Amino acid sequence: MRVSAKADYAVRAAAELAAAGDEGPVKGERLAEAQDIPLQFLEHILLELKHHGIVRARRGAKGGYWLARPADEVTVAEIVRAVEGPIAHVQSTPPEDIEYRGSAEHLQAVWIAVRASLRNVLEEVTLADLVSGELPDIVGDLTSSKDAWVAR
Amino acid sequence: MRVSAKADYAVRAAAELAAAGDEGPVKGERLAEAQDIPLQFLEHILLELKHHGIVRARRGAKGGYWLARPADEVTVAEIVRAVEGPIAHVQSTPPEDIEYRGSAEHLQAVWIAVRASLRNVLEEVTLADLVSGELPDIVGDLTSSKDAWVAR
DNA sequence: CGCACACCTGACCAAGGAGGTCAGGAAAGT
DNA sequence: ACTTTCCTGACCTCCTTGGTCAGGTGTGCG
Repeated sequence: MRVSAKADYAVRAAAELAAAGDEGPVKGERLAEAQDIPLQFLEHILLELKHHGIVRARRGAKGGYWLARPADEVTVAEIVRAVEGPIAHVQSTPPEDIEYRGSAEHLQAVWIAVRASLRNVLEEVTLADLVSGELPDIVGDLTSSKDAWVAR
Repeated sequence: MRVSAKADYAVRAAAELAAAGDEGPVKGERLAEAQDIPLQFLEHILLELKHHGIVRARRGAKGGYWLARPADEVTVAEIVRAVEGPIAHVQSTPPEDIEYRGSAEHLQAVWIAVRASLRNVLEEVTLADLVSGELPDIVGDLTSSKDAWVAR
């Protein structure tokens, strides 16, 4: 139930690309500096994003990375899945495939609900939302309580 | 963003204890068989739950495990935290402690929302809910859509 | 008392993931 | 040609996951 450095890095780099808009390819080095991410590690991450069709790239002078689609069509969920794999798997298998016995029978519904609630957030937020700061209502609702901002 | 086998096992074993109610201590072996969990691994898990004050135990003949508190006062969130640590940490640090720069500034709110949405599910569901099958409304809402039950 | 029973605890282990680094290859521009 | 920048695979260390093993320790019973 944690977010890896890789996923965090990936979203931050993608946000930086979204902010760059159509000012042409952005170099990996600039992304790395802007978001304070180790360059070589970032290059691996960007490659994965490219393989998943989220990002495009060109080599050589004047080369760099850019978003394959408009920023308002790329969700955070997509990026997380690209680098971390499926969201909210249990024991590395999707919750709908697990058979629970006896008193734990209804646990499946709980894990399904967990996954759905994650999707409700991650699939609603786009890169355009992130850079503009105008986050979807659901994020506003969830973060408005003081309680949401304290550890437990 | 995944649920470990340990957390899954822990909740299942705890549900079994909740179902046993006050019929006296339940042996580890019975829990292991009922939920198909490797016994020695389960014992380590139960020990952790004991250290977190969720479960009590007695040794010897007539020994076994039981819940330290009524089943309707133990949440799934508590159990998950006991065996997996804090929920929804990013890079092993709580989201409220991370400082995001530049275009990623609003990412913090997203991770906070992620954590809050997880809490909304996991802190609402108690062991009593789990064994009775009468899950809180939020779980019903989240699982009612066909969409929630398919992979993506 | 003595003994069986069941939990308690730490050590260990293999495989894989996390979070990188390193070295070189291959396209693109000038 | 030559530089630039991405592309790729190999490698590395440390930690976690998902267990197993061996023995220690408290409990109740005959």
